[in-house]
Amino acid sequence: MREPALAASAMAYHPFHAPRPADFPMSAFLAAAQPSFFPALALPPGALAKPLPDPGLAGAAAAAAAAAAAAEAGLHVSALGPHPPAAHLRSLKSLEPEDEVEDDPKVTLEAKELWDQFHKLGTEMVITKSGRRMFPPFKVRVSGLDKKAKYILLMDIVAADDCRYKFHNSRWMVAGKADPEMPKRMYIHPDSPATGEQWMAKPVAFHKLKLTNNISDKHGFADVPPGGGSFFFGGGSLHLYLSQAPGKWERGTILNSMHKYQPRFHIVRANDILKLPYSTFRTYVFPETDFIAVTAYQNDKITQLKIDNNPFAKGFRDTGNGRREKRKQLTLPSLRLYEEHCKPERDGAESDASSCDPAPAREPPASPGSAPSPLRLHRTRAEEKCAADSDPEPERLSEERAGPALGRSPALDSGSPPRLTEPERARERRSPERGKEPAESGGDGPFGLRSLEKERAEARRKDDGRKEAGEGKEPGLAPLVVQTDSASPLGAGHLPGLAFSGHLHGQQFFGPLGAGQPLFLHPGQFAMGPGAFSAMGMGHLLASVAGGGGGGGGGGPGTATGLDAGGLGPAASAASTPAPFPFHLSQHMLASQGIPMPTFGGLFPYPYTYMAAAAAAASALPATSAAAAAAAAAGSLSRSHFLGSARPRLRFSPYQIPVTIPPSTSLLTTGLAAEGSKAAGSNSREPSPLPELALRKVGAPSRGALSPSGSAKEAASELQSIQRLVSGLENQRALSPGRESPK
DNA sequence: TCTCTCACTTC
DNA sequence: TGAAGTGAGAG
Repeated sequence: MREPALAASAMAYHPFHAPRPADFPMSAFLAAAQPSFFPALALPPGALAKPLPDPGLAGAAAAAAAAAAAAEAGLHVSALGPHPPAAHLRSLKSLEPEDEVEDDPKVTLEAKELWDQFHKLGTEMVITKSGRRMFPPFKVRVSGLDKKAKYILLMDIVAADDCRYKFHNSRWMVAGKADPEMPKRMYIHPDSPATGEQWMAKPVAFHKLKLTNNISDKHGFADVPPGGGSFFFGGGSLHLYLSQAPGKWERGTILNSMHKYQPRFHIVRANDILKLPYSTFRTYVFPETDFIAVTAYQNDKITQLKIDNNPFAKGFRDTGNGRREKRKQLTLPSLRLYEEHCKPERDGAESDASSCDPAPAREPPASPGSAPSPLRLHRTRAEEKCAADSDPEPERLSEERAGPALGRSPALDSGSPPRLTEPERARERRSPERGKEPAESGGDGPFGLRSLEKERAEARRKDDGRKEAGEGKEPGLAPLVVQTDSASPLGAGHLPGLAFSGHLHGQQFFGPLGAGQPLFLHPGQFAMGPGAFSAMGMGHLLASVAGGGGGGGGGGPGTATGLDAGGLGPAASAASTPAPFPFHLSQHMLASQGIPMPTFGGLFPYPYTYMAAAAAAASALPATSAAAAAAAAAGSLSRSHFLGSARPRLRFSPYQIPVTIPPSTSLLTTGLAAEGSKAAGSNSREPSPLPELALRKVGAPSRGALSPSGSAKEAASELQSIQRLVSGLENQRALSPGRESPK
């Protein structure tokens, strides 16, 4: 092994792993933690967020060019490739995941009825600079885990399609192509890792996860409030950010306003986060949890639903004495009269209702049981629209999305929780345009009627709720439908990490190294809760880094508190630099994990930035690069592989590198083809040629896309950057006394 | 569209 | 008691 490989091997060491390997000098570690380190490898996400020219020959050519450039430059970047060298693997032996998964996890979405209600209207989630929680909260119940085994539970939110939306005429409709994706993060449940028994004991809530649109830095570094920090982990990042409130660690996932997203839940059987990259991810998607991110609510019905169900919005309820009502009373005499008329009844009806309780199910006809999931259905079409033409097509999408609800009369009307005054309020506070919304004006009757209807609806919705729960919804289990048909939105290339099966309801998707079924669902970036740190014994490292001062800054006293649960020591608290402190971990991890976010038609999330670099590096590996190039030339290996698989389970290893395919490609067919083509698949523990291929396709080509005429040059330049970085690390390592290069 | 402040709520 | 989470509404 060449020296560089050793260096890279050291880099592969996870900064949060304790104890720090002898061959990984803290100086190098700190260097890696320097904010400047990461950017050096990064490309502007926007640049990468472009469709790949062609996953086939073009990719191969670009990869070849990169390889040539690398060779010419004499760069020692092989170790930065996607596959850890054998020695490296040996050194990480202890990090290998459990061998076979003997458990059979089942995941159920909590408050499904509530989600369903929102889903029918096209759920909106407010995103703010400081971050907003999801509502309804994403909460799942897990069963079937090995009680003794430890698991890491994660969640991420990925783009559901590559469209941008607008709310027009009370409907959500496609408004064009999606903006470049924001840096993606994976949120590791703060209790991770914990035993199966612990996870199964109670619902697993991800309510701490916050949604934000706050990225002040395109590289994803500054997207944290003052005092925040990011941990780059394996090419992605272990992203944490500190809220401005000392002592509070918060996690944020960056979303684009007016874009649709799909939360995903992952179960990883691993007792250490270090094993994450080598472990099998089982991913669960609940179609009813998709939503459109907004900075301000668009759909009054959603607003009202939230107000009615979110405890924190109680002040806005009709029954409350919140400002909203008070204001109204001051400004709207007619409403005041109306409310006086309704109040007693409303009070009676709601006084006891827990705001957290699932709201009544609504509009039976729109129930998922009777029709394809709106999400699935519409997404496919929307996708077509997006791909072909971003011209909005007013009716279709929203109809599909909202089902009968928006199509004819407001769902709220016939079904349920619409509050009596909602329409009036809407008119009052919304622009004239909104007031004209057909659905609203058509559906809302006179006060009296509304009132009566509401009563009926109240009664009805209970029934419906029961029915829904008991009938078409597979009560209790497997709420998610993932299907094999290409109509599946997730399968249509938008949520590449998923495998779809007609009978696989909301069940897991394994990404497969061995099976050769890459599950491209693993974001390379993670956000973690404090608990996770402690559990993983990373506290001391954080402290070290922070204390080391170098790149560190962890954020002040708050840091300590925040990580406190995480065992962050005094050292960390001592570091009060508010600057972000990215930790660069390992290129190969990056390669494997960094790609995974869904990339629509080549819209690469941040991690791809790394990939580009890694890809170039990978090309320096003669053996693998050749194979990769060949594979790339062969074409269509794509992230849709998983789709082609009818097998209910796909073993997924984050080391798999996804490849993008033209948006128009049929996932199903591509997947099938791909499956065949990669039949020679590798074992999940071994480096597979696929990653290389992926790297080329994802990395090199994208570079090519950036600068079609100078991809080789760029690659060379990129590689030189890498070389500088690597040599920098090497130097630091060399300077570090008492450190022997592992051989 | 987005950001900020506000009054209100929960915890 | 106060931090934090809400939507409204102004700008």
